[in-house]
Amino acid sequence: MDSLGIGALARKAGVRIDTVRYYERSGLLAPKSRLPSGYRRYGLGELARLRFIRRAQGLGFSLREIRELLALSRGRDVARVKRTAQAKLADVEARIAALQRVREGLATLIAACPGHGDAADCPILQALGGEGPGASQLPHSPEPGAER
Amino acid sequence: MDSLGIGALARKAGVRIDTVRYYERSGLLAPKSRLPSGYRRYGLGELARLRFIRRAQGLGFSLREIRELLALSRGRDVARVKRTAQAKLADVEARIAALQRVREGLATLIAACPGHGDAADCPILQALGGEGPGASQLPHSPEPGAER
DNA sequence: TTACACCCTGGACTATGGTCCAAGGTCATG
DNA sequence: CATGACCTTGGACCATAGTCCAGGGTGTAA
Repeated sequence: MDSLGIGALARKAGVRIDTVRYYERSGLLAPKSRLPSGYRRYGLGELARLRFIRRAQGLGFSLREIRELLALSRGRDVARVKRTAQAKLADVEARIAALQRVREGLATLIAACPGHGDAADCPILQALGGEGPGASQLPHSPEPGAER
Repeated sequence: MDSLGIGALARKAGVRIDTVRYYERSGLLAPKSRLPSGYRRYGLGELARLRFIRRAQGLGFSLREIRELLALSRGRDVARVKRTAQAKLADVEARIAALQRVREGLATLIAACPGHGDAADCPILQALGGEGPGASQLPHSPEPGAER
């Protein structure tokens, strides 16, 4: 029978047994059935679902979002799946843009720092430690709290 | 006197009082002084530092990383400061690259998804739910657990 | 039958980044 | 001096995403 115990399932998906049970508690992955003893049994569908969960996490989806994605796919609502993916894409792009601004700021500071001499001449320390309005050479980016 | 109580400081920086105290517990932000009563007093340097913390967080730095970043300003070793900043730059660039791979994967899937019709035809669901070791249409993104 | 791997539940614990509360002390204004 | 806003500490609690443990039960093969 191509039915798996929780250990075999976890090994095939590369996760810990506890993680499988955690996903079950979180409403993401239920066993196909249970033995009279209570042992969980999983089929290939559950294995695919577990792999889906891991891949989606790798793309930056939270478990909550993955739960929504799974519900959408069960509902055959392709339009909403696409919209969700688009929203995630926009999120990823915003994060890239913010990091690119920080990269520019850091690169500028590093280029201007002689790497020796007095600390007062180090633009990195000036920008960071500043007494003034602070980090004025660093970009303005979404502060935490302004979060989605 | 341009010295602030914790409430005024928090308001000026747009954070909660508890957050200021939490940062203090975390070794990120100490008051300039204390009144005999124990009340914390902050100067403009502390305000700048607090704003820096928030900006850095917005850019995806953890409090631990921000602590390291701030520690640079206490060091007198300009060479070490520069090296640390360079390491941080490399870190930021690696994060950008990882996010760009995620973006490519998402964009490809979205472009291929008609946005309607049967779930079986949705490449987003196919890629995530696939049987194979697969996700062949997806970039290799650090699966959670392979995290730094 | 015995050995041993496998599995069960429930609950505690990790780390991150806060947020809130209680009980009490202090500061500033009328 | 009374009032109310402000502040103190310590500890509890929240979500996220797990991880681990104790104390027991089960499955299977020699």
